[in-house]
Amino acid sequence: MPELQTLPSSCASRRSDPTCARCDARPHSVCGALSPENLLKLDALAEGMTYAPGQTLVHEGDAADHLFNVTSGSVRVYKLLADGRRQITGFLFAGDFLGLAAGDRHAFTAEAIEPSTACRFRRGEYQALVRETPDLERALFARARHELAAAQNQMLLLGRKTAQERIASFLLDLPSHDPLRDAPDGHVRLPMTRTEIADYLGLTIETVSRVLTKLKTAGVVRLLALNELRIERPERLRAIAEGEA
Amino acid sequence: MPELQTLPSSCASRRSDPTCARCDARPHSVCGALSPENLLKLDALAEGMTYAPGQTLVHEGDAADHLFNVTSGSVRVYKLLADGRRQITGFLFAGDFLGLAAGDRHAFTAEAIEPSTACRFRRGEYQALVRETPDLERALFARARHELAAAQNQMLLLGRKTAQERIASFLLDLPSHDPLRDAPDGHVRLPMTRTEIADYLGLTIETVSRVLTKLKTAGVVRLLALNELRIERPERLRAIAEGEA
DNA sequence: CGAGCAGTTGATTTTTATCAAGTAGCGTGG
DNA sequence: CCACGCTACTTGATAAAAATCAACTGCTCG
Repeated sequence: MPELQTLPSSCASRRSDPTCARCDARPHSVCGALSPENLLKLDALAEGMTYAPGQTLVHEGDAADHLFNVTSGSVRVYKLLADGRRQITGFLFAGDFLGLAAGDRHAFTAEAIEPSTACRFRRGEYQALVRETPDLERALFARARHELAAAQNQMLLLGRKTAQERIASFLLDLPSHDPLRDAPDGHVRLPMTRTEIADYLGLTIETVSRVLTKLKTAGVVRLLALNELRIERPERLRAIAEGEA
Repeated sequence: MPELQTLPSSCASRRSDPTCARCDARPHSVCGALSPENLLKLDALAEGMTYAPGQTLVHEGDAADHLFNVTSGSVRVYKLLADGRRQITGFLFAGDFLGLAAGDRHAFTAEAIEPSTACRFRRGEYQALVRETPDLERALFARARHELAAAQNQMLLLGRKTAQERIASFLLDLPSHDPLRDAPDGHVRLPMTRTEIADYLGLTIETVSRVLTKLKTAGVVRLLALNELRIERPERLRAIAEGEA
């Protein structure tokens, strides 16, 4: 599709470039479900955005003027309590959609963890396109249902799992979300800090550190670097995650 | 609409009876968004079901052959760990839809708490109707987005709130879901047991009991009966729920 | 090279869970 | 109609898990 390459560097047009090839290959990518024709329409609405680490995509309480499709990097989505306690409700990677839960205002803050890119859409325009593109609406709905199921799993984790079980579940889940998982073996990239892992799992940074050390000592995982580890005994980790240990 | 009354006693046809008037009046009811014509189509697919307390609507792991619309009573939705630990992910009341998160198999169990009724739909038939009824699809999507936002709030609660804050949040949220809230003042009906509240909030039954006693002693709530209380100082309860105390 | 930040490790405290012993309300059957 | 027994709930004592407080390590980047 040579004509696509002349389009602005937005989401749909990147189908042929390596970064978005990954994105489109992911089962939950919204773009993946669209016909070339509808991709072009989507593309016409997209505005390519670049975010430095720590930069804000949306802020809790802001009017939900825009929706996003993350195309590279990683994003943290969180909610705060008045005194600063933070709950990270999810991490977004290439292909993930931001704004499914949105009403008139965003109920969460989203910030880039790494240098990241996203396609930004004006909400009104996007919704108009969605209305006349059943494929797109269906893809978004499917995505929402998937996220709902994931949210229920996270409730089980936060409400009933021990620290060890939470970490184990997290390490097993993460690769399935992060598209930068080229190595099909047990390699897990951790683009987020220990603090972010803690705020995602409802723990403190010290507990996360201690549990990782324990898993390392037990030979279940190997820490290759601060932000990269290898799962040495996946079956063991799976047993821990499900509370069978 | 006299002709509606001759239809089988399913969801849509109950629009004119008192129970479903309540259901339809609720902002999140799926039926509420439909035209009379589409309501009739929905009605044709619905099978009226009655459930005794403890009876199962769907079981975790079962093929998701059916979807449900609760029309009266209350339902608990939960997930289990291997050793029996339970996380209730939500309570359903009249008007609530069951099965939004469903893939091919249900990822949760749903059981009636009180005597309850629901409209049951065959999944395939329902999906076919959804596909040709954009209004219905949109209503379901809106419902899914709403549930997603609620799930994120619950993650904040489970991951970062204290026992007191969880109970306070729960007491404030509950009336907005339960349609049997005729009294507009601070009356809250608790159709679920303490154990179920505990399993919803990630606590134990003892902690739930202690916190309720403490709130009672502090004059924030008054226990009218085991399953009914009145919020005496809503502003205080709101402050506790948000961690400002 | 050194300052600063992220992470680790250790000691102690706190919160909530667990274990244990009542109490109250409710339905059943005498 | 009342007594019994069940279940749900409450309350108290103790234990455990994780949080907090504190010190230290090591890496990264000016």
